[in-house]
Amino acid sequence: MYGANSLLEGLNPEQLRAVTLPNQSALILAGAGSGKTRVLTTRIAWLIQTGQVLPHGLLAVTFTNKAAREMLTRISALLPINTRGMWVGTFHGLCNRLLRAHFRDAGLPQTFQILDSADQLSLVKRLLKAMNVDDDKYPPKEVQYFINANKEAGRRASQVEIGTEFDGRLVELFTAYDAQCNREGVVDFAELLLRCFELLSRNEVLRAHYQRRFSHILVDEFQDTNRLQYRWLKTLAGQANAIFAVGDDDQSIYAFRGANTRNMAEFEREFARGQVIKLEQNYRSHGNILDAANALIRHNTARLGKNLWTAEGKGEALSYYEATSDAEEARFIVDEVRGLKREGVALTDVAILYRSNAQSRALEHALFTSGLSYRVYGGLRFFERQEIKHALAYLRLLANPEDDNALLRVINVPTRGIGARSLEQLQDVSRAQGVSLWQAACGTSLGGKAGAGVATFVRLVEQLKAGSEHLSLPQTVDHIIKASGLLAMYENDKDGQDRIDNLSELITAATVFAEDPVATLAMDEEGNVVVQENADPDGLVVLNNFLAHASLEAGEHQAGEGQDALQLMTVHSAKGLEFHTVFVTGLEEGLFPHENSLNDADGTEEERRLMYVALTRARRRLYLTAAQTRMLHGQMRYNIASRFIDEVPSELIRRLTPPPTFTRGGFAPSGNASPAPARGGFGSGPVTQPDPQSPWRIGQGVSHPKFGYGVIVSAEGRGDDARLQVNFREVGMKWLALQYAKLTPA
DNA sequence: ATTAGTGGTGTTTTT
DNA sequence: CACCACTAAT
Repeated sequence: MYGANSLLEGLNPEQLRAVTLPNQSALILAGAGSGKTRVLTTRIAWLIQTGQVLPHGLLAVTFTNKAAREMLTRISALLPINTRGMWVGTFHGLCNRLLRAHFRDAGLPQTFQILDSADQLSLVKRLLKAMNVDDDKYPPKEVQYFINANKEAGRRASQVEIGTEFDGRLVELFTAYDAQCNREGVVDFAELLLRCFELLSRNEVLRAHYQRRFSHILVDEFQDTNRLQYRWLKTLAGQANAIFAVGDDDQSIYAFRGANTRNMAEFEREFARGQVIKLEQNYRSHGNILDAANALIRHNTARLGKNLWTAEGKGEALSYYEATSDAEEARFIVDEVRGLKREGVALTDVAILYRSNAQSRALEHALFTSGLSYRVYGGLRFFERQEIKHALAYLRLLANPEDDNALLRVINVPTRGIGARSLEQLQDVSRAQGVSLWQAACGTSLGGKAGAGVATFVRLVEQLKAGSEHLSLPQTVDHIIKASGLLAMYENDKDGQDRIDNLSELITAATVFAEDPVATLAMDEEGNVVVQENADPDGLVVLNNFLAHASLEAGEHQAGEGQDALQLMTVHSAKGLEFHTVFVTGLEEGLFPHENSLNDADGTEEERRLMYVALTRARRRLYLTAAQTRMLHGQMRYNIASRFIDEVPSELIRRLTPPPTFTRGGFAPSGNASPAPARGGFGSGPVTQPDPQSPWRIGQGVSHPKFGYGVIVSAEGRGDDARLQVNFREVGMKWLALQYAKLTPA
């Protein structure tokens, strides 16, 4: 067939085999830069073009919204078809869609709202307080983690095995949490998946319907699926449908949120039955970069095994620069970027990667001073800013006034005389009568000033609701921003201009969203997408979709999209992207690999995979940088170079660093804008006095008979009580009692 | 009721 | 350092 041939042109034999696989499940092990997305999109186009399936019968799942958009764009480029019938989205996005279509069967109100992590945490905190739980013993974050981990494993509170009394209490909290969510009509991220999974497993009619519909299921980044997502896919596939799963176990970097690489092995056994295709030819990077990545990842034991190769030449060597401080590291990068710019490399094609968001500060500072334009991804996302969350909370109340979280967020913003005292009264009423805070606020007449404030608020929300009837979505947003008093509040604030700008940006976002036809589409009871004529007279459906969009896609939309700017982001958010030049920064023990992950082998292997992802982002030029000292938690930390540097064969690396000068011996390094005073002894806190006699200084290299080489990072106590914190190359951070440890200066 | 100020505490990565 | 929770002062 002529069309199909042109579609398949230029594929290598393995890619071709994967694309044209018969209708059966298969696992595609696709290395970094091996044309994974191309295979996925071409497969979809081929299936459609050869008449094996209509767009309607396709379901494609990704992990990020960006990946989903990319996939749709590329499919449209391959085939001149309407992609609307296809379901392409993230697990969370698709589950949201299913639950909105079948909210009754799922036991949810039509206007259910989605809690993001921060919302969830505040709900947990509220619950702990209400239930009189000691939050020292049960830190809110841990309770949150407990709930999510269980949901992601597919377990309801009633299904959690209780080992200890401690667990028992956690389960009680879990139960109470879910009850509260149900009362409020809100779902968290994990609930989105679990609820949807339960809906499909329990409702035979629905399940049969979707199984009949989606004859072809494709999954991107399969290594990132958790247990629940695996079971969700399995349920949707049923006995007859094929799952085409693409993944790379070496790029699994989300174990911390439940991703489970064992899913790949299990999938191979249960579905693919040996139908595994490896894509090992890399089209992205020059040889030296690939050799470095391959050598690094070979240090991991838990691998399915794969080795990338390229037909391209070796290219440049990698560069390694060990700066004396984080500021100096940033300065080096600025210089190099200037050079690259002169060579004609576009700034958008240059990425600066780091392990944690906090590291961007020092880099931003240097870049800002240098005048180079840059763009930071991640960090504080648009929909997570407080002014945006305030505005969204008012909108949520229009859709669903039972949403206690939303009510609490804005009941006194701007201030209207409702303090802790009145809130307590309100919460007492709500608890006693088993009603939402909103109902409590409407129903009761609290005495005195408190009552007046609450009544004002209730009237305000009712006015907002009445006032936005028959308004379009952007008009509604505009209206509530003004009528709620938010705008006036920020106008009175002398540094409120940025927030006002963001609020008007929110109106723009609503305008854009409302223009997108998908927003105004809905589904009939069978899950078929239908165009709505007058089905949404009060705009509630669009509003709900917009609010869901805000939770699920916290902030891809950021200013400065089109400009030629340097790209700053964490390694995690760089996955799937590629650049001409990549700087991998902060390569220090304790930072990358991160100290919290050094306790177990699994954690270290995940860090190494993360490093592998970082290295394989580069096409032509790759810089590795580290800093001997770094400001962290407001104090200076002294680090040794990351083990990952040593895991790259030294013949691939060109070392640019001049020999260290006077960085050892307790002096702050040169080139630092705010040099710390020389430190004579242990530590720097007021508790510990420097001891000029002592041979031990912060930053001093030491060796230990058992732990090997390390660097003194901090210290406390004096004399016999003195304890040193040492960052060891092999075993990480340790506290040692100076009196007993056999340390020698190195 | 609200604000300003204090002290203690903790910090990876994200849909 | 930055964020919180709590206290003292307005």
